[in-house]
Amino acid sequence: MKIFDTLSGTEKELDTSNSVRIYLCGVTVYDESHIGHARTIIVFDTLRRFLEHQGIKVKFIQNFTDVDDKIINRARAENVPSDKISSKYIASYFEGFDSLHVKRADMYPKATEHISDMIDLIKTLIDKQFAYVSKNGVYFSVSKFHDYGKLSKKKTDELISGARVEVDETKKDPLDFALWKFASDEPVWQSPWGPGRPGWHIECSAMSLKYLGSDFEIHGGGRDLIFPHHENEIAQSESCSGKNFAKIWMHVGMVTINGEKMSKSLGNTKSVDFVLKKWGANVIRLFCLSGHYSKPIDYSEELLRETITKWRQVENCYYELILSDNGQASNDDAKIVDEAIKETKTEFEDALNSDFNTPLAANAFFKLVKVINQLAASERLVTSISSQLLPALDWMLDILGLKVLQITEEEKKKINGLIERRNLLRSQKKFQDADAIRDEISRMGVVLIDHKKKTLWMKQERIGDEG
RNA sequence: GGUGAGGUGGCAGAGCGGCUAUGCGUUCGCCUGCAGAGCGAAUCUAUAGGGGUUCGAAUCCCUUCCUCACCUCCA
Repeated sequence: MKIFDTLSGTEKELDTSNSVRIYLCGVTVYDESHIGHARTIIVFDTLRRFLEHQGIKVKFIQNFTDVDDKIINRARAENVPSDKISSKYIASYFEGFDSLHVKRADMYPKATEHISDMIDLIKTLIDKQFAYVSKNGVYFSVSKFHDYGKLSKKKTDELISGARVEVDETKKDPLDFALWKFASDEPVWQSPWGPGRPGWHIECSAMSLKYLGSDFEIHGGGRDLIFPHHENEIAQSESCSGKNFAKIWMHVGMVTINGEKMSKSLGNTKSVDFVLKKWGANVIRLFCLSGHYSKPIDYSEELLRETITKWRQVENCYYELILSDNGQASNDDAKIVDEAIKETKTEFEDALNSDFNTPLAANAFFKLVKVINQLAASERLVTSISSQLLPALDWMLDILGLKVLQITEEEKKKINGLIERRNLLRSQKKFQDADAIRDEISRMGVVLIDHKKKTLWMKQERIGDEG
């Protein structure tokens, strides 16, 4: 599998000979997660599912930043300890992302639980003279790391001239960044240099090195993390270990809202909770995977509505398969199906293997959906072929993290009974009574589709306000 | 100002030297008691502008214009 590496600016072959180690920069838990977080995390969740489906071992780590000025500010504003804020939003994170069918990472390390690891790292950096103690804290000396800027393609002299930050006189160089900030107010930890708390970037270095070691396969996050976060992580980690930090840097594009940047000040942020309620997990996942991960994607009602249509096709086709009639397909149909499955699988895999091209993969997926619906429309979808199609469809559904609503045997019995009654009434032209039954079924979230010879039904996800 | 990514049909979105995806939409059919969904057909030859290179470019080079992101916390 090839993945575009931000650092080298080229596609690199992912080494899958051993387990694939992935570190994803997660969220700072000071507020609700939003659609932007969701996109990045869904991309990585899908990547992980794809690798695992090939029998590749994946070690997937995603951190929580639970010490940060924004958390502290929020805690002060609400007059509660800061761990109250972080634990609240961690809980809400899991609630949202479990609902989005995101598989749990192997580990969710928290910054506050790795203070001593960070202190060890800082010690090493001071010993190696990459860092120094100053009045306000311990700083990383950017000029000591000659590769600084290699990820974000920035030149240090340009960074200084273009800097919009006020220069902190206690730093040796304006570009130096904090590894440890002195402070006496909560939350505070002891360190060899004085009480305080860690800087932002050091946690990811400490935790990724601890759990994944040096030179792990993929380090990921949103594009906006390239500078300064990931640039600084590289500086710290490589100065400390003397080894390459990560093999591939994979960055996910931003989500815009109607073409505009999503921001608190514009008031256009879409929380995970909101989009889940409005569109449901499947539509959101499909939407997030409908563009190449590296490019920006625009959230708009129009696009999301379009995605609902696509999801309906999937639901339809799925129920066609599970409710198909007993029978043996013709040789021709068997051949068509056989080839369609092979073709789809190849296309799907090839697309994902080439820089994780999810829009192309989704395309292949929808092609198979189409084939199934075509067979169903001409009443040629019988069990001998649907039993072949269903696993292929399930395979893709699982990689994409999509879940069609399932039915219980009980529901099935009940619905079949109602349909029988309704069809009898229809044959007697008692349409009002028949429609009453249809309404009753519809209240169970089940939609009826009258084919020529039989009535197909499917349990449909109720989505947002579409009525 | 700097850096990076882009500009493809009404919309979304692949392709990244030749065979010009795909989906949504729209129109008309089929099916149906109605409805929904589905199916079929039609529609759309698009590649920001201008120069090159080439037998041939959306695809490579130059140039102009435009968009977005980052350079400050951000997934």
